[in-house]
Amino acid sequence: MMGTAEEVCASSCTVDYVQAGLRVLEGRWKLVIVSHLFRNSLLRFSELERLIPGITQKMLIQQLRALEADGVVERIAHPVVPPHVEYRLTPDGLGLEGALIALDDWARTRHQPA
Amino acid sequence: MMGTAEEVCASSCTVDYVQAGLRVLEGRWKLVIVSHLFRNSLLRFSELERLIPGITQKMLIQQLRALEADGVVERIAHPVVPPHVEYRLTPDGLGLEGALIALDDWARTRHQPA
DNA sequence: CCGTATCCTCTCTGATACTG
DNA sequence: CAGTATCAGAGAGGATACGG
Repeated sequence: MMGTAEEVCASSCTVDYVQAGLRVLEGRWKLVIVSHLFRNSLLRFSELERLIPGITQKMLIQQLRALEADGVVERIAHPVVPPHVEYRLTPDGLGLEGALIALDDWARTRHQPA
Repeated sequence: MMGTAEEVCASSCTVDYVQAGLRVLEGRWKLVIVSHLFRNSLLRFSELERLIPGITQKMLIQQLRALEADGVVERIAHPVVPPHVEYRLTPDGLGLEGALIALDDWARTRHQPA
């Protein structure tokens, strides 16, 4: 009933799920976006744009939409003129912290074997 | 213009490091390869090829080389004819397990909110 | 057995211009 | 302000054939 692969890592960790997790954060910008939302909890489109030098509007909206579709980010549009839209992490998105810390630890320790 | 990023997630987790960690496992095959090496600890090229349906020799060697360059897997070539080459996780590669489990937990719980 | 070498396609990324 | 539309380049991924 589960996915296609019964691939398993050491203990009981399914490749399909890990791959899904990785996919959510894949690419050049998603992690940067998410990290800003971790720190600020509520950001407007233009604020994200300013906080992330080098990103284009196209890439920003594209990645935000992907994160939204994955249930990581929530889009809050206020019906005013001019438009006012805010983004924040969903509860589910906040749950990513453990995985991010684990990856951080791993990548960090290999450069500081001490 | 990828800054040296002092981007930080909730507590003290650096974007650069997390991104490095993600990059190591990125793509369609690396995770599958690593998971097989987690379970079998020592596999020949041809064994991996057989264990991973659909992968081409090019992709297999390409991903193995990338993982090797990242210090995650080790290539052991026995100087015999015909060639005999084995792959296994490095101690560093084994350290990925925590991150994989964290990602797995996250991806798994969002599909089973119960 | 363990790879290389080509060639081709498709996705990702980005620059630029425009709009409700 | 918060997006869309278009076009183009680079690279990841893959099919197939060949080589030590």
